[in-house]
Amino acid sequence: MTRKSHGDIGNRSTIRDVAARAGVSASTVSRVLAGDYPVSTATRTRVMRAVRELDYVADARAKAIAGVGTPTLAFVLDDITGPSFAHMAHGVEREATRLGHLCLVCSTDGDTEHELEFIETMRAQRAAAVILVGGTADTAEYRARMSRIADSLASAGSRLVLCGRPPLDPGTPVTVIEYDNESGAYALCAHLLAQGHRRILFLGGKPANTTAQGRERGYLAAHRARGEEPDSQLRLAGDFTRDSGHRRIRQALSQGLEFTAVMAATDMVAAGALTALHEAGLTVPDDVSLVGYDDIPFARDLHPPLTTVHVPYEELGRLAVRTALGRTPDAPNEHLLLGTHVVVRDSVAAVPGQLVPDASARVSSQAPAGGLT
Amino acid sequence: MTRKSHGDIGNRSTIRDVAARAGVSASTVSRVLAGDYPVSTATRTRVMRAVRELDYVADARAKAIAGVGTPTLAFVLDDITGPSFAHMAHGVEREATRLGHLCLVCSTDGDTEHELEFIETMRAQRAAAVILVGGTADTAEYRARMSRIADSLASAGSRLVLCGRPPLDPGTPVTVIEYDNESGAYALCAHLLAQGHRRILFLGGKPANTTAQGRERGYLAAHRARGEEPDSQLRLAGDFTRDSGHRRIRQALSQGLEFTAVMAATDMVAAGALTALHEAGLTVPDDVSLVGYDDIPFARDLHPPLTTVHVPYEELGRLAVRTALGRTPDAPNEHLLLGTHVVVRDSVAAVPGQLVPDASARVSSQAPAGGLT
DNA sequence: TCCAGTTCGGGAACCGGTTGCCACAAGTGT
DNA sequence: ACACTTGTGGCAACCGGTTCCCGAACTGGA
Repeated sequence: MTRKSHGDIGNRSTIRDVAARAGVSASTVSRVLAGDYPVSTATRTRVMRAVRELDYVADARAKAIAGVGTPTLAFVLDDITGPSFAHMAHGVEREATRLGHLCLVCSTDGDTEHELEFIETMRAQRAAAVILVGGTADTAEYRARMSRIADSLASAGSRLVLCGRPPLDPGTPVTVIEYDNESGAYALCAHLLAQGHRRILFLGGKPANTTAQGRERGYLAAHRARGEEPDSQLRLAGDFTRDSGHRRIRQALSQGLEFTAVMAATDMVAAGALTALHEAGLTVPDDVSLVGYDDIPFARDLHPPLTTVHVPYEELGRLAVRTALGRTPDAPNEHLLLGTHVVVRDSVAAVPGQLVPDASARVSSQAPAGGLT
Repeated sequence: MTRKSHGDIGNRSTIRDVAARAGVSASTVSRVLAGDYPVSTATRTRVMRAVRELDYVADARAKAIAGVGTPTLAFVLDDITGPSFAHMAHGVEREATRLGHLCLVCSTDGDTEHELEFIETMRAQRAAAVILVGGTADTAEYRARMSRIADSLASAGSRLVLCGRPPLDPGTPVTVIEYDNESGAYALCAHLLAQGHRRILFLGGKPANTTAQGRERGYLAAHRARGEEPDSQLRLAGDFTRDSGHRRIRQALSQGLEFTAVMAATDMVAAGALTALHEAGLTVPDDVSLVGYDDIPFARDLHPPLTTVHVPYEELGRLAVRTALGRTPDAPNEHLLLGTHVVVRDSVAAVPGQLVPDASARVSSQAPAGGLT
């Protein structure tokens, strides 16, 4: 069965096919398509017709190898399913295409091996920049590995961008864009403390995860700023998923752990926690207060609407590609720190039966002393 | 200026650089790296050392052009920010890398022009398959355009996959994977009707969007199966966002529109609607019942947990790449239809002050007569 | 010692484009 | 009629790899 009068199936046409059909040389076809070189109208017409008839599109890889391709940019995240990073992916993607770049997205599911592999692939693809987002275990091995990657990317004319990850040793060719986990958590926890809460359950992330660590540091610092030390039993590690939040609250409740407020490291975690609280017959915020982190769109649809910390993820994504792509080769390494702010909704109340010490507590995102640079 | 001194920034090394450093020819380096050809141990060692010292990685584009590259696969969606498609992206991504493919993700923000442009780019990249997901306006022009794309993709040995989009004319080389919008909506709406609801507000999508249309058809069919015709004022068009759901409910309420249940075309819309209902002092499900569609993870954290239709998005994504990549060139066109099912939670109650006609109403995902093929 | 068989490695063509350089034709001024 | 532009398009080198083909060196057996 003939599929189509011209062109066997699976046989893409090359520039030489077009040239032959138009009765010119490949150079001429290339020049017509590029549009920069003087070509007579008659020739141009013939070439264009051949292009149309063959449905020809120049091979992007071949162009790239010849040095005239569309530059590419890679974006690596843990899990594209999480709303916050999805927003960031969106920002990255939009800005990349605005700047005429192709954008490759890869989610690693938290698998370091996979991450490494993908970065190597991107280096092979000669990506203009590789953007890594999300916390990781900040081990010595991690730093060594990242430094190596940064170096080899740089020596290939590319650029490593770390988003929401700890910076590497100064001098390493890397762009770092952080959002302030510690200050946000500090402000949020201070808000809780100002409402009289003293036993605040902290639903953290994986112990080694830097994002989780930053938020936990804020939680701790806010307590210590008031001269208090939180019960270490109140800090529960886990995943950044709703199920994890749900599970941890159920366990805490069944173990008889006492707390008047819950501070979840993530809105997703908070969502699961909220449901577990409800299921236990507790009402928020009357019985227990609850706060999250990230300010995903959904946060305001929880019942009650969730008090949380707003992180400008989409802007973060845009910024990442802008600074990575817009830099001059010998510019100093950028290190940006984006501010966050608490958005107060209805999931926090004063602890029952206790006077609120400071009813007009200021809510801000000031870093505690010794904050990040 | 000399071309390179192996340490200059921005000068990636080529296979010839490695060859020179190892004192062999480029062919040998290629063979060592490929690992398929017999090479003496001494030579291999020297080559590997040179590779390491130069931190060399073969250019993937050059390999691709020579016919030994990593195949690529493209995934195009409306908005990566929406939870359901994000899950699908996840499925696509996982399956693609499992099958050794690179995966390009692009979100078009609903811009047809952008979509077209991206598909063309993918054709230039010689992507093995292009997966389009999400509803669109099903116009004659759309079909013509898609058919053309399908043809030119096919003639280049690639494959167009439509996910959750209407099929094209038979004979067009395209793989279609649909999930059953109509049946799901039918079952969901039947569930509502069985609870005695007669005025069900339908929060749809953009009028031309096929996903929205499918769900609306289910809504209509369920009514008609009981010999009823829903008030057309109860069908409100809009976006698939929480804000749109919120806005529409607020307006409906302020206009004094009467309804005992809300059927949102999307869980996101339902979330916004729920909040608007709450804000108006209405409680769900006592005052008004509410259902969504998609079963995003968040749905069970709404208050009350949302009754909705489960769509296996991640599975859908995996399936899409599996069938697209696993097909033999001359196989007939696949057209899969994935089933959905209602998941009953607590957001639906019998209409107040009315006897429930059929308390043991079966909840299933049977298609209405004349359903999809 | 000579020859066949292996093992190993280089030269060159090729993948599908781009582009510098040059040749040829037509047009122009004197 | 001649030299000089100017417009046009082809040849060939190049981008960075892979691989076919062939020859050199080394091996072992007779």
